[in-house]
Amino acid sequence: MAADPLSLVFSALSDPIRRDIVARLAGADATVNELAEPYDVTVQAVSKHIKVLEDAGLVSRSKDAQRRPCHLEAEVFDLMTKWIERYRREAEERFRRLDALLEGMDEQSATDPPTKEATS
Amino acid sequence: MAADPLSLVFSALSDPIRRDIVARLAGADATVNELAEPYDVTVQAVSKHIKVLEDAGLVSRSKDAQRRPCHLEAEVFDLMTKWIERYRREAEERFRRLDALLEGMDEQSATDPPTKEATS
DNA sequence: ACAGTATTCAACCAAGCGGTTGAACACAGG
DNA sequence: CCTGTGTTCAACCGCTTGGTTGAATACTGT
Repeated sequence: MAADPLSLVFSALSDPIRRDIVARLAGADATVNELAEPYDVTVQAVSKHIKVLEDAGLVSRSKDAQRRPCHLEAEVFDLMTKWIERYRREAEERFRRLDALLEGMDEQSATDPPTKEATS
Repeated sequence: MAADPLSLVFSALSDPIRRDIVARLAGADATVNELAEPYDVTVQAVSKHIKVLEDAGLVSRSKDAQRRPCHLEAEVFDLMTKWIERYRREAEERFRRLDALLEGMDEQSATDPPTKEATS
């Protein structure tokens, strides 16, 4: 239990119903019953889905009589985008260097001999 | 089977080991054995992890003798970032409008009456 | 041809997940 | 004080998942 936040968020968004719920909450807050209406699963199942989103920090809930309106917490998105962008950038830079290396290869082939780790 | 691409990618990245593999592949291509070395699970388990990443389109593999080097395919990241950014933006715009509404409330309160669905 | 190395396949297991039904809880309003 | 509404809890079910072990496959180099 108590997996790391990143795992929780990615896992929460790996389900189509949960992604759809997030999509709809981006437009407006909604109650469990409202959220459950479009899907042909029971309201209990949707309640569980919302709990998963809540545990991941993606939604928060307030109390309004017996209703428990859901509200999207978009800040957690940053967690993901930061992770993704970090490695995307890293990979892209590696491509860039690889391209540069390949480009230099037909101009000269002995000025920079392949002695790995020359400088101690 | 054959879940939608977005679910596959989010699901693939919901595991810490798989995220770590992606992180390392962002720096350099690597073989299954190299990738498996740091973790205290069997190489078969890592092989399965890589298969999940492959099915999600996150890694591709080439053949080099008996080795099957893994290469990160960073383009799929775009799928996620586009999805995330769409709803993040939507949510942020909603906040913006809400703020504007709240700000306007102490200036006037009847120029735009709340008659929902007036046009039939 | 053979021995070693890299990887995957197959069968299995425990735990988790998405779903169900049925009961319980919480609150509002006549 | 009930009845209805909204939501959750609890137990259960079938399937998937992450892990294991053991065997099979694929290729290399001597």
